[in-house]
Amino acid sequence: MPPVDRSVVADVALFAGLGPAELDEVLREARSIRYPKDSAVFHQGAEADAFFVLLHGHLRVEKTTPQGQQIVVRYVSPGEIFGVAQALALKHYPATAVAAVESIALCWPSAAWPRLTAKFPSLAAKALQTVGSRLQDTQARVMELSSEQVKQRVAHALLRLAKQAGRRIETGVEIDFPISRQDVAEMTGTTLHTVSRILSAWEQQGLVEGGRQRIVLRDPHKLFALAEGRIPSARS
Amino acid sequence: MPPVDRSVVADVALFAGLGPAELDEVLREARSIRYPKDSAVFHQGAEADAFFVLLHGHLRVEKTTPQGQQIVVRYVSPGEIFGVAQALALKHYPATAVAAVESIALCWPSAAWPRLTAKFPSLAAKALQTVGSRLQDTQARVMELSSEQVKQRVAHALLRLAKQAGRRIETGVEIDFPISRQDVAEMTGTTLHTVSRILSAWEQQGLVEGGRQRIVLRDPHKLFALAEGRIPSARS
DNA sequence: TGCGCGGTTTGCGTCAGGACAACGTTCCGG
DNA sequence: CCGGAACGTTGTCCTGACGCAAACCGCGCA
Repeated sequence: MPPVDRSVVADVALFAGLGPAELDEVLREARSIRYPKDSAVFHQGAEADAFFVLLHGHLRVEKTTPQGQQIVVRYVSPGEIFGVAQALALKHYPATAVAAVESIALCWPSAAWPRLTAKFPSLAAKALQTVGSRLQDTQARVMELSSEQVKQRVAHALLRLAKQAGRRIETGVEIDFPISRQDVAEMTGTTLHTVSRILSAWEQQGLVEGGRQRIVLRDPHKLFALAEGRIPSARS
Repeated sequence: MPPVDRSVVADVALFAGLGPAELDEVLREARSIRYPKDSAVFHQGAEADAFFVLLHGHLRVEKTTPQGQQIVVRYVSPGEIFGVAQALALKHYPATAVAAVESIALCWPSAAWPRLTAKFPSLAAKALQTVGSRLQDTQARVMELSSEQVKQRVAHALLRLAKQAGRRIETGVEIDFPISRQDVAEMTGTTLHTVSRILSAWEQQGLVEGGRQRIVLRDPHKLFALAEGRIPSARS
């Protein structure tokens, strides 16, 4: 009675090196859980009693500053491992994960981590790579925040979103989950007002196409040029 | 003929779980190298052919943006492992490490990493924790850059420096290596002009004490209050 | 059908902090 | 001992982006 079938994790990079029997063994300890839109998978500060792999949907990971400011740390896409706090020797989750759309995740108790990594060292190596690439992303973001104008940062954010959760449609690339201007603002360290202004301007130029919690990139190439700082910030 | 003696790594957390014989085995593959002030340990973009543990001194890790802007990513203190690019599946170093003062580091060829982690799993676990805490730090910095004023960011930066490389002297806590206003600017995402102004103001209030490539915190407690955003940014 | 709420747009005033520039100071090498 | 370079200070100006506030829009719901 394996509660989780192998087929659902066929494309999860974390398990790439494992054979069918090993995979079953790992999955035997997991539970599959469904998270309705806007429900939290875990909360910042809560005890880190589990880690997860996202099967379906999209999560928004956010942190709140001591002063109450919210920041969107990143979005989680299917196939990713997340909530690995205890592997980093953290007792509590450092951030909150919220389902941006109805989502499904596999869930292991934290206690399983030491046992699984001991038995399957490739898991530890893969986790190290995942955390490493997350560190790369975060450092890239520090560099953006330190050296770029708001417009460039917004452009970068949109491109990144499109890359990891873009869906091709006739008129361009659509972000595959509901995302508000507020969310974009929290990703780029600015205010929703400024984001709204920028997107309105771009919409008039035909660069993007907006809507309620919806963003479509009509001209990613030009957007990229903007992000790179070429195009001196389209006057008037 | 072990080129490196056990005693020099007595306080390196990475090797905490290893016995004397195991330690010798690990150290047998290492070389100890001396880096004069201002020399580079490795360069951003260079092939990641080695990883390191700092024994003595301080390193400045910096990244250069495509547009040529430099950012100080962090400072490395004795006992830390660094340059673990290949463990994160990176072919090239993502940043440059420069000796802020004359420094000494242990150096292993990258090829040794898979072998050592296979034999001593605690190394992989420790590395995961190290990278994890680095990720925490970087995300904290993103939050600062996103939500705080320049003054608060500078205060935070000074406190962090003092914490990891502070030396108690009569008048307060001194940063233990030469650091210019430019460096502080590159840590906080601002310009050396602004940093200079801020530090001058603080010096007049007796909060800090400056000098050429030198910073002393005279009142860390008040500085902390400033960093937290209490004290509404000392008018006039 | 009308109401209300969450999300969005936009105008306007303000100001923190960046750009530019000139000058002072300390340190080092010849 | 002198000259220059690197580092730091300070003044002035200017603008990008934030704060506030008001209006708007579309969607879901009663």
